[in-house]
Amino acid sequence: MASSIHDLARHLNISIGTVSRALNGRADVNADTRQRVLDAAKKLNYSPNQSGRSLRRGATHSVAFMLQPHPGDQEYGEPFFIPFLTGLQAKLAESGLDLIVVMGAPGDYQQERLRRVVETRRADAVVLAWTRREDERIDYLTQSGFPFATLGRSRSGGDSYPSLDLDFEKAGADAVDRLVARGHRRIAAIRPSLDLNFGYLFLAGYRKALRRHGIEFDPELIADGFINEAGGYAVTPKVMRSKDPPTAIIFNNDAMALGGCKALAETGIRPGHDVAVIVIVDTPLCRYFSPALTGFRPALEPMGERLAEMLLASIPAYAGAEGARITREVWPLELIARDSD
Amino acid sequence: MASSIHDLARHLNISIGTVSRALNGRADVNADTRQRVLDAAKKLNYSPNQSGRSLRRGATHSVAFMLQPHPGDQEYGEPFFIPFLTGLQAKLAESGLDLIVVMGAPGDYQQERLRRVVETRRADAVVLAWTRREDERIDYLTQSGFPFATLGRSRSGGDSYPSLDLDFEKAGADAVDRLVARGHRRIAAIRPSLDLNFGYLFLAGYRKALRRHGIEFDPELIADGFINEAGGYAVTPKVMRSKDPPTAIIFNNDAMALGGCKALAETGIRPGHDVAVIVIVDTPLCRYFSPALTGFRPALEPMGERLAEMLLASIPAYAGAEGARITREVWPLELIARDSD
DNA sequence: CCTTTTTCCGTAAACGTTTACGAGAACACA
DNA sequence: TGTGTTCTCGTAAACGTTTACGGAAAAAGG
Repeated sequence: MASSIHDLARHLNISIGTVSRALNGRADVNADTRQRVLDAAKKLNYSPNQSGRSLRRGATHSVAFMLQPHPGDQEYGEPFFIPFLTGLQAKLAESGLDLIVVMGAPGDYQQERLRRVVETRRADAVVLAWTRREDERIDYLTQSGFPFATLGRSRSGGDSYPSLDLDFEKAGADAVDRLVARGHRRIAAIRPSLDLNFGYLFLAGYRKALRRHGIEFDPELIADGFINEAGGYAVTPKVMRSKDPPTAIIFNNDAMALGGCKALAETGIRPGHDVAVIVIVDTPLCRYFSPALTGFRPALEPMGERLAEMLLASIPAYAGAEGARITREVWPLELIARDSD
Repeated sequence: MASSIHDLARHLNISIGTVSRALNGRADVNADTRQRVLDAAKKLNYSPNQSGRSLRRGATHSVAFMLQPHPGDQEYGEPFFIPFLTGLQAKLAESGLDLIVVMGAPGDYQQERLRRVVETRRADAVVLAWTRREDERIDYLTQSGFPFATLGRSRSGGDSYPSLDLDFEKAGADAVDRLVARGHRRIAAIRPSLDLNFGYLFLAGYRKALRRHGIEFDPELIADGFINEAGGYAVTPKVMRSKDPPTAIIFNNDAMALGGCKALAETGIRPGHDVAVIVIVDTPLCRYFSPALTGFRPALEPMGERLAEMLLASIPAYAGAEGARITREVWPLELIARDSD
């Protein structure tokens, strides 16, 4: 079915070596024969067998992104990553690299699957997301010397890998600042229940800002839940049951906010009127919700592009003349004021 | 770095052939040596090189899912697929197959990328989604004899491939029936602007039901937009500007409905009160929106599992004793009544 | 016309597997 | 002892590439 380099060679009556050189744009092949090879390749619909090429070159020319749904996320997944992946793939494609997304089962953090990708050399590098504060995946990768980059920070692995993150700490603080400026002093925070680093950073910023404003931290105003509508719905009533209920709530993401607002509405509390609402990771959903939710919007596609650049720059084989360099960036999160606070 | 089968052989002082046979569970190897090989493999942390294995076996043991954002979908993507992919990957894993997701740029329907996957033998089969009524990807695949299955139907390719789809036609009709029973006669329909087959099927059911109820079809009540919040927001005012405005709107999916409701609210029309709203493809978002949206909920994860089964059953190498069979299924879409109609 | 350089191409090895084939050893059976 | 069978294993080819090496032919230089 698929034509090989041998077919081409036979068809043109030249050796496979020459065909390969012509195809790969090497200098030591006559301009005329090169053209004939190229024509024949098009005519016979030839494209190189990926396995053969990878085997010989010792590289797969692809990058793997490890994707897994969260626990508690049986129904619908996280749309967050699609634009990120779009940017990532676009930039990788410029260097001739393919992006493959490796799926896992919900909730498993893919240590096993990651091993398989690395050990069977399915990809030349991997990109990790949902970084945890201490992340065994990162430990494994640094220790095995496999190239990788992360969307999100972690304390694991030191400075040995490129990472790109959003400034959740500042966003948490900014949200508090804004709410305090509008007269709130009882401010709740709803976080993901997992040990995800951005949940930690967000809370750190939140606490720091509270302290700055001389407001005492109240554990009753903090709640953790699944990162989806159901999580927000389940957990929001908890903070409202405080002896001194909050007048404002900061949600870690849009889906949790949606569920939380539903829970509020069901007890007759109007989000945006009776209780102010701010969302840390904003999506179009926030914009079209009623009331439109104030939030911090990340530039996901540019982030994908940038992380691709950073990853490539960290790999000697792809880094340019100035050699491999590891960079870590934290991007600002800009507040977009709407109607909910 | 990575140990090869040669390392194992050298370490054990036996031939690579024996090592391979031991690892692959062939009969003609002494139980004792097999155990020694297995132990050594674990100790040296051996796992077979994927490229070498694929090259020799002529199979990659992986299935590719082609994913691309829609045009107009710059910001956030379609969460629809995550649970589907979860089911797909789980079932494939049972047969030792990996699922890889191949990303494309927004809007391109991946004809080129699909070619690459097929021609470079990156996967043994592919799964397509967002099938169009006439789909050149399907033409290409059937013609090239490459194994594939589709989520969604198409008129292309005949009965040569397994497909799994939802009964959008019935859902469209059911939605109309329900609205007519509640006294509506001016019913609008908002569809995706692309030539996606489910948009067509939905409208076919809609028109059939209208006819059954003796209601004349009015093109002014039909509008097409991007499959996201912005699309619904942009396009809903159009149908409302009809001389005889609709008293009910059927949206093709949740994101469009969200945008549409926003547009309604901005002109003082309360969705669920002044205008009834039904969503064809329901998500948790519908459940947590206010008002909670009536809609039809698909069982995405089971669909993923089932399509994996169907795909494998259609490939001789994976089909069981009874041989390869091609099946096509259309699953019912069950209406879940909530507060919006 | 001879030497040197350049241009172009063929040969063959290598990447890491799997597997068809055959052969030696052990064993059974007569 | 001779023959056949069964276990086990080594040998080597093959999958489709890329590339180091060398050599023939052509061109350049004298």
